[in-house]
Amino acid sequence: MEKLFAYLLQFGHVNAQQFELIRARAKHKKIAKGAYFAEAGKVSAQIGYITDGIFRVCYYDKAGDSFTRYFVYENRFVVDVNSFRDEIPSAEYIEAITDCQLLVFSKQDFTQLSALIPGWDDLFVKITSYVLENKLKVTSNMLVQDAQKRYLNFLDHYPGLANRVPLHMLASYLGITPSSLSRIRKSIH
Amino acid sequence: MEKLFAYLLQFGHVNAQQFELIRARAKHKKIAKGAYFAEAGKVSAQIGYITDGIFRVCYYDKAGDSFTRYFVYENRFVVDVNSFRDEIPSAEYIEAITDCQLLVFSKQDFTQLSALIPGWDDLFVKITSYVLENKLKVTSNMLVQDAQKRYLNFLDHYPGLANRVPLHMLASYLGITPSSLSRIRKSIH
DNA sequence: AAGCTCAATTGCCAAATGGCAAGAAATACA
DNA sequence: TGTATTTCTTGCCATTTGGCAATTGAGCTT
Repeated sequence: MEKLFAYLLQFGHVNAQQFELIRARAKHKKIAKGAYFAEAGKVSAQIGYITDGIFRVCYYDKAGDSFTRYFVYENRFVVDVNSFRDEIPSAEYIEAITDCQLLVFSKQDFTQLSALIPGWDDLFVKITSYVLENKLKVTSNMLVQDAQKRYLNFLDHYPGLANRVPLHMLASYLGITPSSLSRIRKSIH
Repeated sequence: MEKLFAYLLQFGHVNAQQFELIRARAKHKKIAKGAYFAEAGKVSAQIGYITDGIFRVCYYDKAGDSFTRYFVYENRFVVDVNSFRDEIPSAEYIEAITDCQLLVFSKQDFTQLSALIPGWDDLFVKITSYVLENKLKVTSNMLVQDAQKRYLNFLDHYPGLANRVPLHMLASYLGITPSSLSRIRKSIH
């Protein structure tokens, strides 16, 4: 919970009294490895702050093969923004790739906090656009790099994460085949 | 101006009286081909709605080579969201790649509209997150496709645009070399 | 501990893409 | 209009990456 508060403070001001309003509404939730926090076609009713574990945001093609758009891990929010905000069906899956623990807020709790905490909405707008712009930047940078550079950048940008996610998921995130990633790893030692 | 109103109505409700408040603050602006609407290191003081022309959002590497992150064209907003909102230096360039015409709103005008029009901020949050999520989806899809598929998808998704932007800029957007794009075009006829 | 299942590695070869450079075409400019 | 400059095309070849399949390895279950 303290980590969540520290995270929020990076984006705006929240005082002690307001933290209590937040604390009172946060619910602990566990999601087992392989289960989903959100599913395509369903409305995301909760926003989560990850206290432990890793999720991936992914989608499936007609053949049933999955593609990883990105990973979300400890001390970050995880949510399908448009689905949660407008209560419309989500377009993607959010899958726990390890056992995960979250603090979750229901849509109702979130709306209450909007009403009770001036600047609450602004805070989330800031977080959302900052995070999205950043992801877009990272992804579009990847497009102009070869496979090895993408992997080295990933190691740099997300230290330790490469060893916590299955190779084939990381490969699909990087836009290469599992074989290629395996060879790249070998070539780096 | 009417197109701007129609665009806004896609994301929320705005009434006739409110349109007049918007109309009163919109300024016409022309930007010549090759000039910038925003530059890295400078605060973006305006948000623009493109009535004519094409921009590209791009960055430069140490060697001075430019890379196109994406194109923005008629009937869309163009802005560095984080720079405009928080009045911080922009991280990228927004370059006119044709002569362009815009309706622009200064930060001050925009803030006034926030105060005068209930839901104005919500409207822009919606537009921003919708557009960003979409761009992220398109870009991350590109990563797992080969060059030809990326180009065909581009033709599909942005009809006519391929003929209005220089080949080398489109190539850097697609993450391939100008030579490769030229060959792909040839192979398609 | 044995067997099952799925993930990861590796070899072989084909296909895709890049690098470089020369020539052609388009565009800008005087 | 002619010339200069930039962009685009193309050929040649090297490098990267993918496809497929066999093998190895790791994790689970019994």
